[in-house]
Amino acid sequence: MPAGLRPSQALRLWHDVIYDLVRDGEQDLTARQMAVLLTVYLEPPPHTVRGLAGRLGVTKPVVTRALDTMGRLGLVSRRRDEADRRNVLVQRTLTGALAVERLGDMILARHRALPL
Amino acid sequence: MPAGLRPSQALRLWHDVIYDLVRDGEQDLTARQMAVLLTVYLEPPPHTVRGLAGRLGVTKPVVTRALDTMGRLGLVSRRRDEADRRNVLVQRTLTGALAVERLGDMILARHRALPL
DNA sequence: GTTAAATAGTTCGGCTCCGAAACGATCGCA
DNA sequence: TGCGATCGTTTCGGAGCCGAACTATTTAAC
Repeated sequence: MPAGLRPSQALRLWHDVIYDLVRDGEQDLTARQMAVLLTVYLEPPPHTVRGLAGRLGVTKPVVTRALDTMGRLGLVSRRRDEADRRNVLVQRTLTGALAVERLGDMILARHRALPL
Repeated sequence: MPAGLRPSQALRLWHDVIYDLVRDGEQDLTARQMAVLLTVYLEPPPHTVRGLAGRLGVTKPVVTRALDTMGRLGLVSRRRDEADRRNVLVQRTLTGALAVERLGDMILARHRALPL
């Protein structure tokens, strides 16, 4: 477990990262879209539409549309599951991995810069 | 400065909190709206529309609409600046303070629960 | 082989958000 | 007093997201 973070520091960290995301302007992902993105990149595969929808407590169309949007942005891709062709497997991409890594760097930088 | 946070932990923390926000369902604030909200509650007053827009790098209508939405939710309120009646001062509310505090608790809980 | 269940995608009307531009109210200054 | 500048809001057309219901494809059960 990491060392303690005080309440004011937690909110400050959240504010600072959100601030960076808004100022950068590139990140116009919805909270739900970001939840899908991070789940795909942090949780072990395979990821299906239904699995993601159930895990996040949202409807299937939400996941489908999130994958559409993020697919257009190159952040994820889709592939038919050949073992069970009803399933669609969500796959990571190089662009997506870089975007997630950049987000991680942003969080770390803001965390390091937190005031005492 | 807080003790080190490793990259995987930073992303895991972000994912977990976003996950909570999505699952709770109550928090349908845009990134921009949340940026406005946290700025109002973490930065010292006074806060004007123009000031918030400039600070966050967004247009004025974005701030006006964010204040409309969050005002409807009771998270902030507006008051005319009597010293310069062109200005609108954004004010904190009890509901908003509680919502921000709840977000802070959420972040802290997820931070404490981070794996080594 | 036929039928029921499961999966992802699509359609529908409705709502919110977007940026640019225009607007009304207010102030500062000559 | 007038007039340009400043501030917040509103309007406009366009775009994206929403949930509910429906469709198409594939699998499993019998």
